[in-house]
Amino acid sequence: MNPPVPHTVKHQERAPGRPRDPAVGRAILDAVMELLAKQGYGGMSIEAVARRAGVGKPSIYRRWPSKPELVMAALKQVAEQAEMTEGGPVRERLVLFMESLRRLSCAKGAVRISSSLRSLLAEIGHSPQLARAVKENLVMDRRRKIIAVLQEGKQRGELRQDLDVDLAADMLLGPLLIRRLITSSAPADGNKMVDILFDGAGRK
Amino acid sequence: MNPPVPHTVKHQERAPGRPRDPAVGRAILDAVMELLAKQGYGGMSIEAVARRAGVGKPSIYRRWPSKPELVMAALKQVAEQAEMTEGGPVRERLVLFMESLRRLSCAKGAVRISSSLRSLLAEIGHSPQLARAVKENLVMDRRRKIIAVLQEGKQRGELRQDLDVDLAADMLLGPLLIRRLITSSAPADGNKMVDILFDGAGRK
Amino acid sequence: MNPPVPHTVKHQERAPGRPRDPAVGRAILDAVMELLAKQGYGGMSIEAVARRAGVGKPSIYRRWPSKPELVMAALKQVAEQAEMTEGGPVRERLVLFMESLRRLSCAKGAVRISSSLRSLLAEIGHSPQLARAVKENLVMDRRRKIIAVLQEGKQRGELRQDLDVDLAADMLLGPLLIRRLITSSAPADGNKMVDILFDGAGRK
Amino acid sequence: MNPPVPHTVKHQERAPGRPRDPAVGRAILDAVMELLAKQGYGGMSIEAVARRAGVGKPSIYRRWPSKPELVMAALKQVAEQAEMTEGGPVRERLVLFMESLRRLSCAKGAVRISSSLRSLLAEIGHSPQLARAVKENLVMDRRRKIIAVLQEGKQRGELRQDLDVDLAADMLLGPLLIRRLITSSAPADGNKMVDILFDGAGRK
DNA sequence: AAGTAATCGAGACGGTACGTCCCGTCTTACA
DNA sequence: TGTAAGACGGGACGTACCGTCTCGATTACTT
Repeated sequence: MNPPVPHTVKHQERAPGRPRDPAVGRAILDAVMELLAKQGYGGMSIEAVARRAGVGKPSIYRRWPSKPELVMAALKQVAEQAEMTEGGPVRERLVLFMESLRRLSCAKGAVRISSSLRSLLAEIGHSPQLARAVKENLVMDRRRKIIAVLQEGKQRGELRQDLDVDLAADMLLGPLLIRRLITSSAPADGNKMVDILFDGAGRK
Repeated sequence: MNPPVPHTVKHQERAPGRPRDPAVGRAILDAVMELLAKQGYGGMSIEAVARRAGVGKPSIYRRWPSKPELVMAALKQVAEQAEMTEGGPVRERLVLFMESLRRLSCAKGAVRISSSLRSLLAEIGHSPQLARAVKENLVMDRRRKIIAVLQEGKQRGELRQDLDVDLAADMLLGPLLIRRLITSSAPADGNKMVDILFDGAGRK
Repeated sequence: MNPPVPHTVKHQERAPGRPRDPAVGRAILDAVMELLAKQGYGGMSIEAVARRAGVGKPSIYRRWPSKPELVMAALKQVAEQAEMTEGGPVRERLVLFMESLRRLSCAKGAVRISSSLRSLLAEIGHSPQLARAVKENLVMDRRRKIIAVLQEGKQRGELRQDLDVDLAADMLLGPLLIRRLITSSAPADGNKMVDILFDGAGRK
Repeated sequence: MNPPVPHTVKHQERAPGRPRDPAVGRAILDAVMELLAKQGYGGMSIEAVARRAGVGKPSIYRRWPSKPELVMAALKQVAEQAEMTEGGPVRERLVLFMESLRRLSCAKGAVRISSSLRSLLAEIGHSPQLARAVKENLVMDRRRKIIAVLQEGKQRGELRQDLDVDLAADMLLGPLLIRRLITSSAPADGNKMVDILFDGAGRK
């Protein structure tokens, strides 16, 4: 899915023939990002990408088998990564993590990216690889990080032993995704979410 | 968006000329559901709908302005409605509600419907009406019901007075939607979610 | 092959739906002739025809199934027809006929038409219909006219009874076609050809 | 146009560097003949030639500048040559010559060759060299031989002094070419043609 | 023996055109 | 007026080749 690892299974050891020009792959992804920002996923045609990148259509298809994969690759370049801090109480680390996710949701190109993500989501039925990639990018990576720290919390006794960490992670990520992808409302406050998760909403 | 209330502003009071054949509208929506189930949203073309419904394309466009609206209308027919029970402790009512949502996620055509929903999601950038409709159908209606019961809980003293009910509602709906639309995993357990929400995950 | 008799076998009795716009067919054929004259057969793309005619590509393919058939149809519009005069001695009538053919070979657009004919010739291996049409247009029609008058000559005793009229016709048409299609030299003199045909080249 | 005299003006006197592998040129021409026979001129792509010959495309373009030239070169290998006999009456020598031409038209690969010739004919507008080569191969060589013997006939008094030998030659070759390239009918009978040419078709 | 230079197969490159599909609009004849 | 049918201009699709270029490797002549 990345230009260095094209969908054709060649270029593994020492490829014969003219090697692919890395500048071409870069130009394509740049063009994708520009057009995505300007016209959105649906309005972005492969032909327009080729035109703007100053590239032939086959040079695109040589690298990525379909429009969704191409867009996925472009979006990976601007992947919104958040890192979990190390050490310290689990509760504080979770707050920091959720807040950094919130900041990413508010960043400059975030609206366009959200739109593209929704479009990619629509295509996951057509390709298991794409489904996996989107899931990973949107949920799984962050989920894993949250789960890891929750497990740690359980071991340290900061959390209930019977806690379903998968579910807890989804309860933190869910509001963020709902608001970003569906309701387009302000991202959820990390502090409040972690409060609810830890202390519960019930009367004390 | 419904056939009885077409997007063309005619037929409102006393329409002159030949009235619309209600069978046509029905045939169209039936065809949409069949094709949606067979080829998914992306693979469903308006031409194919017309063909299968034995109908002219203009008869479709006369009723719905675009493909997403058409699909939206078809999906409304099979809208997945869950009702909040009345009376009794808030906690129990929430569990019942979440569990009935879970059952809907598992129903027969649910996978196809999920696929269509993802596709509709992709189009919400193009039309505010569609955006509103999708939001309403997917989130807002359920959200309102949850919020209402949470407010009731606050008044009755079953919940903390400082609880952000919007956020709490999203923490219940989020996992359901994530798993349905993105990760395609088993829907979240309503009981456990409500437990976490009420009692918190922190050490007691 | 003509626009009124399109390759799709519809429009036979009373076609339902919107009838084809005859202006579209005309615009297409006009564009074909212009482009044929400007860039030749090989340089004429269907896309360019559509562009110049102000027409969509499907409107072309709706009418003619392939480029050769399209060009054939356009050339038929400017078919180079020569009529055999009636009455009078066979010899004189043949001279008149051959001379009128010669004049056609010299006419204004003849060079371009020759070039197109050569290109069509190249395609006759792909389509029996095209082969028939080209043969008819280039040879058979004229051949029939010549043969008819030669037969008449035999009956009247102006020609030898054992004359192979097919062969004689080809000996008259052959030089014309060779010079037009292959050597691009001045067309053969009808008078001289008929002289040789009637009197022979042998010493008297 | 032959591999030994490539279109690139190198290799003329003393070439440095690696000399061209003659086996490559041969493999290319063989592949051309096979593909020509299998798919015809139009269906034969340079890429396919390279593939089948186990050769890189540049190795083809290094030797021949274009597809028509390449095909021309391949066809020259199987050039259909007919020799004029020497001595004896002009009439008999012509008959022999025409009959040997007829036999060539009926030979095994003749149909395929005819198809290729038609395709080459289509390209002569693009290249004067090709035009010359095709004319030479198809008409001029034979024409010269016929004209020479006709001139001899005139000198010896076997033919009329005012005979237009060019025209007479074309009247002999024309039927052959018409039938081969256009009507795909049985080749003309040399005997009969020479009879008509010498004795005329008129009543004796 | 080392250097030089044109060859080789392979395949990427920017392009062009293909023929198909669908879009959303329009124009018919009929009901 | 609504209807089924279908033509319309338009545009993108993914594929096939075009003729050129750029690789690393090979192969011969020239020093």
